[in-house]
Amino acid sequence: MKTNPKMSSLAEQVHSLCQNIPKGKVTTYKNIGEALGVRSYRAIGQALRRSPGMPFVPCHRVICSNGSLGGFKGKLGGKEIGEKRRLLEKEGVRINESKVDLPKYKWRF
DNA sequence: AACCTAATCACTA
DNA sequence: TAGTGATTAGGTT
Repeated sequence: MKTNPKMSSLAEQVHSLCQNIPKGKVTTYKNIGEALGVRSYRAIGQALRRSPGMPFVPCHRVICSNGSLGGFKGKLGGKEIGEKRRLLEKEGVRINESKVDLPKYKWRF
């Protein structure tokens, strides 16, 4: 049988991967989706938004696949997004006008 | 190049 | 059961 990578809720996998992302690197919803074998990029965001209930999930390391920050804390392009940009810059990620150097910081599994 | 639409999957109430 | 949602890709203008 095909080992269905569905051991736990998708959220659990996403959280695990998020914590697996090294500091100074970012990942995209698509990347996570492919890593988990799912094509619902939206479900990934929902998993982060519905985090287990603890800010222990660096959801700020997950961005859109086009380099945009996507969203943060459940808001798209809001004020929280500014914090996200700040956090990434602090981690060492160079951001260019609300865009991240994906080819340089995109995290590869 | 930029913008818009449609399709997709998972989770919650 | 039905609806929403941190998206993505492609086509058109």
